[in-house]
Amino acid sequence: MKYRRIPDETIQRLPMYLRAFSLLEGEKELTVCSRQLAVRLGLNPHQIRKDLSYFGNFGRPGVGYPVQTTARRIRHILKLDKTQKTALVGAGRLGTALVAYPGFSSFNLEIAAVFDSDPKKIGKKIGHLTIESAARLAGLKKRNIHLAILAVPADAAQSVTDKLIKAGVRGLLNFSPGRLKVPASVKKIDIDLASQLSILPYYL
Amino acid sequence: MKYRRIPDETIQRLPMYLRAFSLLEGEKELTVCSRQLAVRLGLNPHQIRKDLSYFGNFGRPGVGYPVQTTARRIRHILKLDKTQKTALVGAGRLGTALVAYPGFSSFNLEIAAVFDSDPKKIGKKIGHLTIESAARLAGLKKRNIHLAILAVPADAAQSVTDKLIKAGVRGLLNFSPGRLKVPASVKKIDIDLASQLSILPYYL
DNA sequence: GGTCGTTTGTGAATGTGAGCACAAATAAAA
DNA sequence: TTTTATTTGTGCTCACATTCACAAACGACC
Repeated sequence: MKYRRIPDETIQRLPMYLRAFSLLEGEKELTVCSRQLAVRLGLNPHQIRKDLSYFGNFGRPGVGYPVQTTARRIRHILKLDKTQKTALVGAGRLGTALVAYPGFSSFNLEIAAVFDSDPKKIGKKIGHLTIESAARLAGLKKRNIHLAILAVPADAAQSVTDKLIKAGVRGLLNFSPGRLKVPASVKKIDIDLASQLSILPYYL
Repeated sequence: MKYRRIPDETIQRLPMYLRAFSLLEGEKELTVCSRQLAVRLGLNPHQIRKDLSYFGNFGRPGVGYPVQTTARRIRHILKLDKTQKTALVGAGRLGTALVAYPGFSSFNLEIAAVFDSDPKKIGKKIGHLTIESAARLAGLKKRNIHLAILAVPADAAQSVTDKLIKAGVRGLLNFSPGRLKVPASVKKIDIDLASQLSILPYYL
């Protein structure tokens, strides 16, 4: 395989593939072919093959993809073969829900710290985590935390983001609406709940 | 303007445009040109003009876009000129957070009913809403609710979806992971929180 | 060992959205 | 009224993702 630029769209599909392969691992399947996988995921088999081929030769012609090996390789590509610690900023209702969200652990994702600026919340517990002061954000690098989830009100979003980036955070999952300025070296993913919901009526 | 197919990407940007125009309305601005707007939103001015032009001639050359009129027209396109009622299914932590989410109201979106299958939760209150039994989903059509947010565990997602569609729901915001089968007449938007977060480590 | 059916990997074709350049339209100034 | 400075709307081009088609690889069976 020669080098080709890997489309962002491919990266975005990898978690879906990983989930499917993990499931098949649990079902003790040894191999799976792109056609079966395509049916499971509601995709085109060609797309699956092309996506996986970006990362080298995963499968064997006439057989398919080895379930365990492929799962491991995708985990490695996404750097999910070791637990990834994440900081959560904003201990409001959404933040609290995210701490308890059961879906992260199967991807080896862990919310390892919670911050808030409200003095009344600091020291209180969410699950097994203690809410820390926003002043302590600067210590993230030492704690080996490079990812953060932003669940603060819109007006605080930019200033918190600046602090996070100064603290060495390089990946950001942003729930606040509006534009957030980050340097090109930081990967930012936006989830604007209100915008998403407001698209639906259009199709009515 | 002759007919052109409107890209989904354009529709997805409309809420962003609407938010900006609403803000400008509040600032008592009378007009805004695509260049200013582009700076605000971090986009290309060409893109904004092209997006808006799909829906007819919004602006005036040499002047720009009339703030109030354009805001109104985008609201009308997205059918947000009247309040859109939404049903929430799943009164867990995520569901509870969504009921309290302050971002919906500015788009005229309202969570008007909450459902759960857990008998212990039924009858309890979330905000000013009373949690209803899932058996009452069938009554959604009579209540003029055509949109739903799905915040239930993965294993319940498909069966709840089927009930919702039978009850006349035609737009779905789905927070459960994995594949959800819906007929082509139903618009579905997926928000897979774990998948989104698991993309970030790749870029580290 | 040869043949046949299956499945992968990939170059090529197709489809689609983003970016661009420019003509047409407008307002303000001369 | 004419000129100048803006700004929109849009055909065109480019870039990129998806889809296709086919050669090469593989296992199974004879």
